[in-house]
Amino acid sequence: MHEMTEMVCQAVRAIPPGRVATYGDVAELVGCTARQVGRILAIHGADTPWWRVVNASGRLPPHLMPEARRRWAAEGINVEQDAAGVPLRRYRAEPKPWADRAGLADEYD
DNA sequence: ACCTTGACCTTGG
DNA sequence: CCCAAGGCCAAGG
Repeated sequence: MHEMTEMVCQAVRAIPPGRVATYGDVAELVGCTARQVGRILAIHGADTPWWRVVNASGRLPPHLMPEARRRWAAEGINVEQDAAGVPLRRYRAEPKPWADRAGLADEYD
C-alpha cells in the first residue's frame, strides 16, 4: 500500500469519537491535498471511521448521508433538524491533541 | 498523451 | 442559506 494512503487512514483513525475533521484538515496534517484525501477514502475508507471526515460544509456526498447520520447520532454528534451538515464550530477536532493521537505531531507547525 | 471524473476548497453574488 | 466559477490534481479510460 502507498505511504500516503497509510498516513491518511492513520490520521482518520486518530480522530476522537464524537468529533470530526474536514478533508482539508486531514490533508494539512499528513501533507497532501484535500482531493487526495477524498480519493483515498473513496477507495480505502471502508476500514476507517470515514464518517468523521466531512467537507468544509460539514457534509458528505448524498449517498453516504443516511449511514453517516446514524453514525453521528450513535456517538453523540447532534445535527439540528434544519442543518444540512455537522456544525464544525462545535465538533471539529482540535489539531494539536488530534495530531498527537495520530503520532504525526512532527507534521504540525 | 488527452479527456473525464470526482468522498474538495474558497470566494463572490 | 444556495449557486456558480475558478483552482486544484491523481486515477483510469
